[in-house]
Amino acid sequence: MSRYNFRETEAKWQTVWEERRVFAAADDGPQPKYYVLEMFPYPSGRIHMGHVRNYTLGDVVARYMRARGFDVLHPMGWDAFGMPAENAAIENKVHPAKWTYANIDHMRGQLKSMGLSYDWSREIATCDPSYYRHEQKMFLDMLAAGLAYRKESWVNWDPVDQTVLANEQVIEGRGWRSGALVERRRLSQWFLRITDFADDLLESLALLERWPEKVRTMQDKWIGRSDGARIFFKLTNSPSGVADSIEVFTTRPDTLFGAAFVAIAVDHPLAAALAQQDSKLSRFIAEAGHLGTSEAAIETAEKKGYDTGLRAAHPFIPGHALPVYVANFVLMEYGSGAVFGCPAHDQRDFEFARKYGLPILPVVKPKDADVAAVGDAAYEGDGVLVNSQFLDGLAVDDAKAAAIEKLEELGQGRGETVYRLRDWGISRQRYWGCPIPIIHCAACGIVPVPERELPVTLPEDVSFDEPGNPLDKHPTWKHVTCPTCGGKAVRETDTFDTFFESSWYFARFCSPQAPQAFSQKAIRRWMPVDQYIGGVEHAVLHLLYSRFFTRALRRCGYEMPAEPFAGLLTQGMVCHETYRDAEGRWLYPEEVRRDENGQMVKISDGSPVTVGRVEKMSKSRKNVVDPAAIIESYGADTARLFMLSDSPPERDLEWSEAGVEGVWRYVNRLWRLVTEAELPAAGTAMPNSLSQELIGARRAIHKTIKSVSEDLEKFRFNRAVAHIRELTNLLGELAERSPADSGKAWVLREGFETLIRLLEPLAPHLAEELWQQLGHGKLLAESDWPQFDPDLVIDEMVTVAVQVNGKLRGQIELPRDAGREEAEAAALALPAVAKLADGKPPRKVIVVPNRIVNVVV
RNA sequence: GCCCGCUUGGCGGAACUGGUAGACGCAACGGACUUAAAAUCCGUUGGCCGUAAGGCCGUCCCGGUUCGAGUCCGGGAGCGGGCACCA
Repeated sequence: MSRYNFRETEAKWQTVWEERRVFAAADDGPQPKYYVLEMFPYPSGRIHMGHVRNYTLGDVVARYMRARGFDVLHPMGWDAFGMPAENAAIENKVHPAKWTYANIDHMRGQLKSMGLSYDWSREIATCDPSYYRHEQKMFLDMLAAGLAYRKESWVNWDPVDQTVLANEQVIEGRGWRSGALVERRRLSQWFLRITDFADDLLESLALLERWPEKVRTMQDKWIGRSDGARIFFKLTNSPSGVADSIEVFTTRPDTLFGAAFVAIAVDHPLAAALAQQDSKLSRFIAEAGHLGTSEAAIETAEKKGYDTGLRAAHPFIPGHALPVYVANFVLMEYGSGAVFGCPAHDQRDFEFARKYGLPILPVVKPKDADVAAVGDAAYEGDGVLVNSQFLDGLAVDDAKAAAIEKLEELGQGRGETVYRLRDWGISRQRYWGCPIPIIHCAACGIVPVPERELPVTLPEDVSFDEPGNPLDKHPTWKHVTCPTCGGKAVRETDTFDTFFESSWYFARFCSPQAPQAFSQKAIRRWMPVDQYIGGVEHAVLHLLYSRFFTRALRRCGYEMPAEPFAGLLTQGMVCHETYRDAEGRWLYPEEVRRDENGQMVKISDGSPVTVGRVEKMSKSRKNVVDPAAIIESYGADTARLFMLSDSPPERDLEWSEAGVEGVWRYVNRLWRLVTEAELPAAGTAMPNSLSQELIGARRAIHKTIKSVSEDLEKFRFNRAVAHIRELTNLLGELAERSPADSGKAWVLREGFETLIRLLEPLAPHLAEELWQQLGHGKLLAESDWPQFDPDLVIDEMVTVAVQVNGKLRGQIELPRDAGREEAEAAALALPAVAKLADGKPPRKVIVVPNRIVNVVV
């Protein structure tokens, strides 16, 4: 019995595809374009199962669309700047560039062993000066356009990676990469004005119809738009040298008549000014500052305020003034760093008022209540305004508008919208990143590096012996002359956040060798990405930054579409069981086995092993399976098919050795079926008459074309695999069981050819090999997708279910589209139906053509 | 706390816009081939009752709409994810 030799076959076809440049994207091709892209990898050293899943999904789409007649762009590259290279430099005394390029070489080989249909001629590495020089130019353009700026501010400092992090990179108070608790530091940093596009980024989410709802919601929440009002409260008794008013942001201007106090953040400038003359206040501020930023600390922190003694005049009630507190729950970073409190209609203000004995005046009456009353909680819902002079009787929304109108009329405030989103801090105190092309001159200030001097490249002779930024400590690199005045000056030693590189790489792929960042023609040809595929973890990182970048670049005059990614598929994680030994140490899957009694034991000494939850594969838990080992022992096609067959792409996938074995058995079964079948020569005409069985088989073949096409169209790859296997089962049975004749042989050829053609996007090497075995000269990868015969996907006879009172009681065979009377008569004739009807005529008969007859008795 | 999603056999999952629940696969069990094993092939496999024909129950729970509900509506539980002193 012959076995499929994947080792030879896969290598063979990979070479053929490469030599014939089958997957080169046609810049000037005649067909409509289709750009499919997977999130490019960080070159950490070797690919993991997450990569295998991601790139398999993308490859299926790319191969399918190519077969469907599109000119496909399917590129691959390397997100090559980043911390691990520096860590490797520190640990192994190897230069980050050398380490990175060695990893790229190794991983490229691994990707090629998967048979992915990339146009490798477009490969890019972001750490290459020929790549990053363009983003230095972009940065200078953004600077000129006012989209990049420098400011001193509180930043998130990662003490382990010794660098600053953007807000998006802080997950639950910890660095997204290091996991270290983030500290606050005040530093001068470069920012990109992403907030300038907040509204557009938010509103355009509605247009991204082919994005998962989940990701859109996450971005929506992250941008966090709030509509409300800015209100100026005049201070009636502010000491000299201190501001005489406070600006407050609120989403509830309607509740202004219920205001009981004004509160400012502990780091509000006014609080700092007051603290100069008030030692108790400065102590209060110091204590509040100690409060951690961690979730738990915030959760348990008591709402505390300090009455400054200042009084703020109510904008609508002459002579009425509110106490001004410094409060630990007011955030300087949000709104204006100051709020007014309306205890009756905000739970936090309610608690604060109770604690400090402040009045609680209800101003919103719930619709179904007789009077507005103070209960034991704030009422935050809709209703009608009361106790509010000119607002009385208005609904909340109308009252908001009326209050804003009045504020504007009085010059006491104005309508305003604020966002949670903050500008993107892009400075990183690291070596292995793109240098920020700026020179600091004592005389001229901040001076952009002149364009003719780009790229600013990294020095190679750097030392990682001490902590901190090697660029800053380099003896000569940063010392330059000022391009403006010629005096002594220093380079910016910070580098860009590595999300900078990944914010435009998809556009570079369109013309990777262009002397400028992108050729206009190439952008028009290929952008936007039609289908983007990657992990959901980038929902508010990379995916938001990239959307911002296309907008910023457009404003700077670059050719760029409105949105970078028209379609998005977020794939689930690859998971595996976890194992621990008796001491609680994690074990690799290959260190354990199931013994004769079905118990999991350690292979080395037979000691018992605890099987833990199925979790995302991670090095720390050792529940990882190395794709290289799988490809080595089963081949790429088996790994690919398994990845596709068990779960829908957006759901998590549990890696199972048994499942892989099952796919491997399938691969061999198909191999044998096709290679052992006796088939007529390719192109033989269909015999004049076929038996009913063979016509049935042909129907199944053409139905499979239809359903697999639909499945691939909708990314239901697991169903596509199921349909392919179903047809395999049918053809296998036909081959073995029915008598041999020329008709059968012909149908088998049609069946196998179809099967192989449908399988190609999923398992390309096996399909290509079998295609050749069937006598085809033309490559399958260059062949068209099959068409189904419309007559064959419609059955002549249909099975109709017969129900009595909605319960299934039998089935009848009817000609397709049989009339109501015929269906009804056939159903009533069933003994089971007659029995239940008990001789009486049915009260009602519902006939759903070709589906069901329901007899109601 | 707020928002979103999910819940179907032992397991992963099918079921088009309300119309025969459990496709396809994994695991398990039985059998064939074999000296034996591997490989391969055939069969069984939601639960309960029954020798059988067949019947009853069954898509997280409770209720509703409907001739008919895994699918729609109301309420609840569990799990997962996002955000979180956001004014």
